[in-house]
Amino acid sequence: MKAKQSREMQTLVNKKWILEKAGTLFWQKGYDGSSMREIANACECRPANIYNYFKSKEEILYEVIKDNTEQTVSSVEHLENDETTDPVEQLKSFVKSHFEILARMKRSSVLISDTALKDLTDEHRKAIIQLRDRYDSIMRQVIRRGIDSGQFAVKDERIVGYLISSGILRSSLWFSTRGRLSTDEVGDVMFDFYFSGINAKCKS
Amino acid sequence: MKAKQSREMQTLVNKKWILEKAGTLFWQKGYDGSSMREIANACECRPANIYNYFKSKEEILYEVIKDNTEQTVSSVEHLENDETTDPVEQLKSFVKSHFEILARMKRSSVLISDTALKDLTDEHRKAIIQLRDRYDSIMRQVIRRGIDSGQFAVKDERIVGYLISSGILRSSLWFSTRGRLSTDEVGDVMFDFYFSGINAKCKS
DNA sequence: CCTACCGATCGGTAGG
DNA sequence: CCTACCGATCGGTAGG
Repeated sequence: MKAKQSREMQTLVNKKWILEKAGTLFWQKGYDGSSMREIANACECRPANIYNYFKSKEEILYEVIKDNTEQTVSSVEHLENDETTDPVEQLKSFVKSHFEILARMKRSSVLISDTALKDLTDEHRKAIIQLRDRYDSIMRQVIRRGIDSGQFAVKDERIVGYLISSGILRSSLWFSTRGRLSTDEVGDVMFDFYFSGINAKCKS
Repeated sequence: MKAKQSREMQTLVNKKWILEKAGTLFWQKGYDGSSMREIANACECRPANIYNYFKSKEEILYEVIKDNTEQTVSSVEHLENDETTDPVEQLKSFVKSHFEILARMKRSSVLISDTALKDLTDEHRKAIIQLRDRYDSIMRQVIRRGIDSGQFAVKDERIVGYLISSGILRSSLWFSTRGRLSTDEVGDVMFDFYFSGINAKCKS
């Protein structure tokens, strides 16, 4: 009984280990550019061993992207049905939460979630797109609440939503935790810029 | 004499043709995911023919990315040394010019310029990064002029520059010329949002 | 967790 | 001596 639990635990640990190493490799060399031999080397094992934990290379990619996207969604899902908090605070929370989780993931598998969607099976790709739709929906809910309260004014909610999430996401290309500004400071700059962009007081 | 000119002309036409087809393929399947056989198929020729125009697959990628980046830079370089035009108009011109050229390139080789930098030789990668630095520099000049004139107020020029260019660039993932809004209308929404974001009048 | 392989396909080049 | 292109194949490596 205990031995069985311990074995299952070890399996999970090994899976995590492989996903982390593979994610870094995918980020550095792309999905097609990373071979199972390279992943095995990074994991300090043989290629064949990987197949004890994953059915295919595609499944590893799926788990990497899914984990990544789920973390992103869960960083903002506390806003999903929040109809009481001030919409300005909600926007601040949204921007800073997503950016913070992104900064924590760092140097690994962030933009892979964009560019390697094409390498997923139809089923897996649909599952990821569903997660993203939920993220986009929460974003638009926050904007909608600010419009309803008269605090936000936008020409097009959908486009503004895309512009905000694009800026946050692509920060993984230029932001470093060892840079000039802290994660919190950069998050503040982002929020300030984006809030001004939709502040109803600026539109009259 | 005339025959030689015609031959050189044909070479240029064929190179353009290959670059266009390869660019589309790279966008759809990635660089590593596209084989020379597939590129040849798309070009309606044999793989070996491609080598009459390009030394290697990497050189094709380089030309695709270079062409793409050069188009982007030239869409905004009229602002490089413009110290007379109103900075607000300069921002509008920057945002709309870049977005328009992006919308015209469409469904081909736009985000490849990001993700396939790793597949270039060191020399080629440096050349592309130099072009990008020039784009970023022009962006910051425009912001700087607005700050000097008192029309813009930003917490951090560099970050705001990245946020703006990120939103424009990633539009290639969601914008379609056959969508709800025209290229010009979407460009206006973008400019309105970004100008409000840095409008000095909103910051007091 | 390993060695030993498979069918196929990779980027690139041979002679004619 | 050039180009554009053929069928076949080079040395290596892919996922499994």
